[in-house]
Amino acid sequence: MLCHMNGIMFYPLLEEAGDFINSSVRGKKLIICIGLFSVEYLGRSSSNLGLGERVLMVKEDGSVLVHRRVGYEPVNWQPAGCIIRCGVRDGKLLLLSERRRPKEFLKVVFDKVYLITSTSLVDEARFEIGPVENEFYDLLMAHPEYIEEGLRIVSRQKSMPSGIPDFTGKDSKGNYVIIEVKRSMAGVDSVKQLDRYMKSQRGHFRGILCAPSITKSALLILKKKGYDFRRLNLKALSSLVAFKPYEETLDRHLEEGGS
Amino acid sequence: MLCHMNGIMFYPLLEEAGDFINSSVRGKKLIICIGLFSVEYLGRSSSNLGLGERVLMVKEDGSVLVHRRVGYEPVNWQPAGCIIRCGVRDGKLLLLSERRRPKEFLKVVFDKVYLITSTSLVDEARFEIGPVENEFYDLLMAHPEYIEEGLRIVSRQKSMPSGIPDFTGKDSKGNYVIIEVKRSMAGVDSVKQLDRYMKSQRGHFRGILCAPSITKSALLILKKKGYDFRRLNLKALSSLVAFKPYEETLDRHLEEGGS
DNA sequence: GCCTAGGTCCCGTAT
DNA sequence: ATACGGGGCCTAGGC
Repeated sequence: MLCHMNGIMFYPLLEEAGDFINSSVRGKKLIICIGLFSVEYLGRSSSNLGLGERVLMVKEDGSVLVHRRVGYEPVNWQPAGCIIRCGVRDGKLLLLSERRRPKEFLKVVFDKVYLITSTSLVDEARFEIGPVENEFYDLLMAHPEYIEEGLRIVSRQKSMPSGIPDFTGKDSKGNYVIIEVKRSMAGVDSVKQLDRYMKSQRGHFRGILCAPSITKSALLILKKKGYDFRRLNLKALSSLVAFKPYEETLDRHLEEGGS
Repeated sequence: MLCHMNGIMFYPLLEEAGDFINSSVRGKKLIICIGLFSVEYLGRSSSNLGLGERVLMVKEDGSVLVHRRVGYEPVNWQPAGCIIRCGVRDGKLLLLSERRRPKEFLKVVFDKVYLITSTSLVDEARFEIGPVENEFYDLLMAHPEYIEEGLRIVSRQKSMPSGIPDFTGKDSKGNYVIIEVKRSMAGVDSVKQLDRYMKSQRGHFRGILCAPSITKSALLILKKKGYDFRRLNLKALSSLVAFKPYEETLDRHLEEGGS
């Protein structure tokens, strides 16, 4: 019907909506449903929500969200991994979501379905936290204290794997240092990379691996080789990013009165 | 168009979608939009999400949710109280959500809008939640038989970790007992807590850990230390309050194994 | 306004 | 499997 859409129905009969949901669940689609329904929850706690108009979202991984008119948080939910069952009973459309451990149940009872749609979303993008690539190294270049207090950057390698370390520098005691930076958790491979750089150098160098976190095994090898781990505070680093571009975009819109 | 619906559009031009969003925001409607877009966030932290098909929800209180194919949690969001601005810029539809305190920005950049709908949800129902914290202990205080038949409560500790057990009491045989209560599955930490209370007492006391369930390892340690586990029947306990979440419908449905 | 505690927290990693 | 810590946690209540 629509590109990437499985379909959409307006004011379906409850039987139709039930079939639609069941086939969408089987087809691993994301379901969005606006309707008049009540909700019961039973598990670690229990809750009851009377009849009202809300939005129900069911994802392909079995997660369920019930959203009311307002509020960031869903009023009722079920995390991923639940089993969804759906069907008409006593003139109402029932959707039951069961979680195995801990044992929890979410029951949605529809009086009316206004709109229901299911889609297969294509979304391969990686979610990156912290400043983006370029910005990231620029920030560290400008603020080496986020790697280590008293550090001065001497050289920087822009492009990727080339046998040249991300940074070289001089620490507060005058030692030359080779720095390997990771934007996410460092593993054994990160240590190996640093180690390659270190071995390709002559003279005395300190080796620093700088990342938001590090696996136990990687830290073990790192220590054994006599290198240092420096924890990188992504959140603090993010705070260095200027708000300006955002504010400008917003301002421009305001001046021009929206679209 | 639809009952309670402000409208719906399929494959609108970005300009049309922008106008639609702006009028919906002004009209305090809930907006759901399925499209191809990227997301940037900047504030307490920062994040970047490349192009992909997702669901955007904007509520009348200014809360914003971006949901991907899977996962209970929104990949990006903005809590209630944000200012929404929207318009076309450089051939893309931009939606900016600004939070004042803390200063945070969420930027959604649409390449395509597949479906957009806005609705005024009528929902006056009260959300009732089952026994929570205080209420829970109130119930047990009033009905110690749900911990153990013949038990009488002697003392109760309201506030949290203080070296004082949840309850002390006297059992049907006249033994003094120390009772640690958990609302959800008890773990090793629960046993440790009970153990601390027991060791800080002089004289002969029975130790009782009372919870809906207990982990294998915790039960092992508990037994080894000579304490008792008492299964707490949440269902029965809940039936004591005005709101009865464990009513027939859900149970019946479960017994019958769904539709 | 700031701070604290609770949550059906959820979600990851380590054990 | 369970235990533990972090989160842009969010939210409500206290001061």
